[in-house]
Amino acid sequence: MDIKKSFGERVRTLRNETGLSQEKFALKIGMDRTYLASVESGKRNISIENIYKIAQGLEIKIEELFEGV
Amino acid sequence: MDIKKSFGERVRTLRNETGLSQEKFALKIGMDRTYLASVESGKRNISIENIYKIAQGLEIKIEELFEGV
DNA sequence: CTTAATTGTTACTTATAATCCGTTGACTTC
DNA sequence: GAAGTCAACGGATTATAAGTAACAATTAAG
Repeated sequence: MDIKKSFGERVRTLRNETGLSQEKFALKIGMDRTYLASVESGKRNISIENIYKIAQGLEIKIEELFEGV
Repeated sequence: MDIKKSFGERVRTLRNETGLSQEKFALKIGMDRTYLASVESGKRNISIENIYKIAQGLEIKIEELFEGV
């Protein structure tokens, strides 16, 4: 399984649990909505700082963000 | 604490546990020695694919690589 | 001391991450 | 069927990560 795809799916799952749309969540963490969308669809080689941003937005540790990934 | 610094320190700790030098380890995972050095010293905003490479080299899950980070 | 191995740092090019503009289609609600 | 929400996608631009080379500094061993 591809790491980018796997990570994207994990982000999507966790974001959906928050009840926020891509746009709302992206806004919350100061990220572009189209960029977040492409991360979720596994197309982006995201950097550690943006991974961290997402974890913060989800209010979890990076460690947890990678659970099952 | 800065995420890049924190991550770099974690990598260094785990690599030292393997007993490999930066050069040997970098070679093992197909990465440049100086690049790995700068990652360990917290100067690089490393991407998920390179994070994955490092985890593979350490023979652990990314999840574990971020323990305590 | 000398030598060798390991690590640190700077500087640079090129590859691509990240941002920003928009459009489209699916679905829902009024 | 008009209006709104949401997600997938494209193109163009800017910012920056990836990768490499050269050399300095540090540590270890004889």
